[in-house]
Amino acid sequence: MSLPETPDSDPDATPGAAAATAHRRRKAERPQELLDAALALFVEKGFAATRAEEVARRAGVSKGTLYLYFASKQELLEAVIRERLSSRIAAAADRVADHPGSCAELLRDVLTQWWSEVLRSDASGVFKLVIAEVRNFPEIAEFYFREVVEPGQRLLGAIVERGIAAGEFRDLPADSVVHSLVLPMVMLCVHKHSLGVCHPAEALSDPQRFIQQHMDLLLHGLTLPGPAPAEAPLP
Amino acid sequence: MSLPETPDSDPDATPGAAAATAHRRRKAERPQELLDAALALFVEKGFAATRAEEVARRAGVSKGTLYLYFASKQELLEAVIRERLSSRIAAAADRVADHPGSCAELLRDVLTQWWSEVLRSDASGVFKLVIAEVRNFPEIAEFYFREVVEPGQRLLGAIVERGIAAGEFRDLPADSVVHSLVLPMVMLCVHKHSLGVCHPAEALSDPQRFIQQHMDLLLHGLTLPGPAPAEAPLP
Amino acid sequence: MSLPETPDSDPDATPGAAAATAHRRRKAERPQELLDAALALFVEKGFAATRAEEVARRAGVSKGTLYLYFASKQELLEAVIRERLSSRIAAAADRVADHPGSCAELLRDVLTQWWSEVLRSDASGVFKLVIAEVRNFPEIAEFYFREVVEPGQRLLGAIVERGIAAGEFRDLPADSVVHSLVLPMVMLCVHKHSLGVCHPAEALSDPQRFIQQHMDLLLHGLTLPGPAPAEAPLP
Amino acid sequence: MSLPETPDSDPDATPGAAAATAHRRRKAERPQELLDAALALFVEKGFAATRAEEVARRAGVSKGTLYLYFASKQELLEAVIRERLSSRIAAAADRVADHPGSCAELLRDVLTQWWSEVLRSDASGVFKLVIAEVRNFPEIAEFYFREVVEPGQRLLGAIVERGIAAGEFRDLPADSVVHSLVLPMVMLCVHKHSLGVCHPAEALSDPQRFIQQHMDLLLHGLTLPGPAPAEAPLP
DNA sequence: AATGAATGAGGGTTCATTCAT
DNA sequence: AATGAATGAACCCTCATTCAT
Repeated sequence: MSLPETPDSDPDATPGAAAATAHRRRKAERPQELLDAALALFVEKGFAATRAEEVARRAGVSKGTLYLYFASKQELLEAVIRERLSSRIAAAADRVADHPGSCAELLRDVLTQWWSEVLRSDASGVFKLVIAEVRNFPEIAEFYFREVVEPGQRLLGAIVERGIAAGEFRDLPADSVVHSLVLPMVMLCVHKHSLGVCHPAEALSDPQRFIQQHMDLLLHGLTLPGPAPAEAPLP
Repeated sequence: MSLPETPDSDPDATPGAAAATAHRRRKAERPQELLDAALALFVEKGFAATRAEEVARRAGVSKGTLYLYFASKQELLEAVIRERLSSRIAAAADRVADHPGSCAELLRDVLTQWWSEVLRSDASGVFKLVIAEVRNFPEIAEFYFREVVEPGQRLLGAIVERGIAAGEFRDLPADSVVHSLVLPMVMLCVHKHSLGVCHPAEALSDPQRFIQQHMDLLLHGLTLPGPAPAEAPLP
Repeated sequence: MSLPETPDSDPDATPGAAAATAHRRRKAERPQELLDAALALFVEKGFAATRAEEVARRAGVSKGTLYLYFASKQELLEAVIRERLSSRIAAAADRVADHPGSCAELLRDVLTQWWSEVLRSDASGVFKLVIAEVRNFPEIAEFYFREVVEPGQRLLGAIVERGIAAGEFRDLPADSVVHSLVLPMVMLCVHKHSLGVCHPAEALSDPQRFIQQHMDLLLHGLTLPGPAPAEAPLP
Repeated sequence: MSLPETPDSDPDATPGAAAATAHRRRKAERPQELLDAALALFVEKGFAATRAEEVARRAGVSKGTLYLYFASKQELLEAVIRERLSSRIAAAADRVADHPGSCAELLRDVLTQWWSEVLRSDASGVFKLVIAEVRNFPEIAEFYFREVVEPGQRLLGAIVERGIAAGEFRDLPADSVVHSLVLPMVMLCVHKHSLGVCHPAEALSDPQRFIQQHMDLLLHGLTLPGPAPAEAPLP
């Protein structure tokens, strides 16, 4: 439930005091600070329109320092994407493993919680970033597919198929169902970093509410009407 | 329809003036050719990463000519977006006006046909473009909202609400329902121009099938189970 | 006999007058003007220490213009070396072909005249340039060998061997003789563009005189004392 | 006769504090190691194209340490050149002082041995370095002239003039003769560090042989044919 | 109207030098 | 004395835009 987000980095950390190992400690934190800055700017302005010096300045260092940690702007982009997506899929898998309820509940919980977390965190921007930049940097595509799309697809597809096999869900193509479930979530993330910034007054302004409604609608469409209504199991 | 021409300086003008006409027609089509070229390249590489000269070359003219028609690269971007989105919304509204069937059928037909057309056409790329560039060019946001988001929302929301009022649909918040219906369609368009190019072997490789499945799932979730099942009306 | 040197380019050619085809004519001359500027600066300061903008400014154009004609600074270097060495070897070969006198006279004339021309012209700087830069740009080595070293060696070696066969010269290894003849000439060129600039008062300050003395000394060491003294044939 | 190469290893054997001694010895040798590294790299790549950090790394120290011993990269260059040229001229003068034979023999021995040593040692690279960098660092010129060119010229010029006065040599301008003798030797050194690295298969690949042939040719050209053949004195 | 040569500000990257540790 | 993280000026190269033809 707790988001392991990077705490806000302070650009002017302890100038005079506690200077003993400050030198080393800074070095250890620099890459993450640069990645955070880069993510924010790449998501906001796009990769090409972001100047390397801006990234450095936002991370509180000078232009040259950026290049001590990343060989080029492009490598920084790749690192940014890699860093933000790797850990989260595993977290979702864990949640699925030890879940008690029905398939519908499992689906609802996983999607609601996992996506809520992503949406709250900076990682949500990665979707916009990948969408905008894959065609210019095809190496990103392969990584994103291997690390994000396929595991996610597999995880959710398995739940759907289990529900079908158990007679809980209607017999529908699992891959399409997963897309119907997930694509609006991705759009929510994308929206948060594009139109959502410019036009906050809108139906997507309360994403948590939409997630709930979306799950209700989809699970209602997915479950068999008969014996075991997923959202109100008999006592 | 004809553009005001400067007097023909061609000394050996043919009597029928077929060449002159071809020339004049070229001139009239220039802006559209430039817009087409710009759309393709902006969608592919992003606005900042596309060089003005590339656009010109793809349109078959020289760099300087581009600036005869558009004052700057940014104005070209704005024209591109405006041009591709204006007409399509009206077409959808027309279809809704004289539709015979139930609300579910109406919804299915409108969504299936309208989005299929968009997905097939170049206009699908505009979604990726808007997503990637709104934050850099906020004027785009307002236009896009006024011309695309709001009309679309109003149109579909009205159908949903009519269905609810008619007892055909469950009583759900219309705005969320519309989003559940539409956001995956938008993602389909985005996908076509980003990941879909890099990784064609995938579940979204047959978008028409997905659209069908998505509509089935959503309409099943939307309709009341009782008297009038939308997808199989009693004779 | 006449040096086909590039005339001094005027950086501000005819601003108002004769503007008809000035545009095109400039374009045709630009590459040569840039090559001249680049040669002068590369020879003076070395390749790495010369800024591309300096080259452009010396050629009377802006930084960007340089890159309209040469893809990179390195390509400019390669073009500079190629351009200055190709034609001169052929000129020497011509002179050898239709020479009337003895081998000693032939040798003296070829070396004296050819090297005097090179020494007077800007091309002399190429030797310093090649010496300083081959190890950084190995492609230069192959070109220089194929186009300069080997043809020169072959040309002069053939004369020496002819002289030996005719009983005019002592029987010495021709390659070493050629080096004894030629290496001081190369050094003369190098000197002109390195130490010679800093310390003009010196024994090499009159290179023509040195060339004469060098030829006399070497030909005296080369010729057989007996029947036909090359530099003073009997009546 | 003895090569004043990198100085000796250790005069001080100490009881007990071996590590401290090693450390101290390292410290004493640091400047020389840095000079060696700098010479090698400056000769190979040129001054401007050599990074200070490369020099440090090749000497086995860190970037900062270099600046403990040399105030700037340029001062390092000057030290490199100074250090390699000072001692050798004196060695040649010694050899001349106590030489028994004729002037021709003296000339041959001095040139052959001195230049062979230089050519074998790292010092040979200094010629290339001076040639390439004097114009950027004019202070080098004065030093090089005072310490290398003039002493060498004086030394050899004196021998030649002595030979002329003794009736052993023809009456030629001594400065030109010295140049004819010496310039090819300089070129040999230069060649070793420029083209010779790229194209080893060549007539200069056996420099010792060339030196012999060059001396034979030049001394033959220099000596009077008559009473006292220099290279085969009668018993 | 169309061209394309020319410009020069701008951005990615390098590297000599400094300084806190 | 030694390190190596950090800096920022400098340089190569690009590209939106202009303008003479």
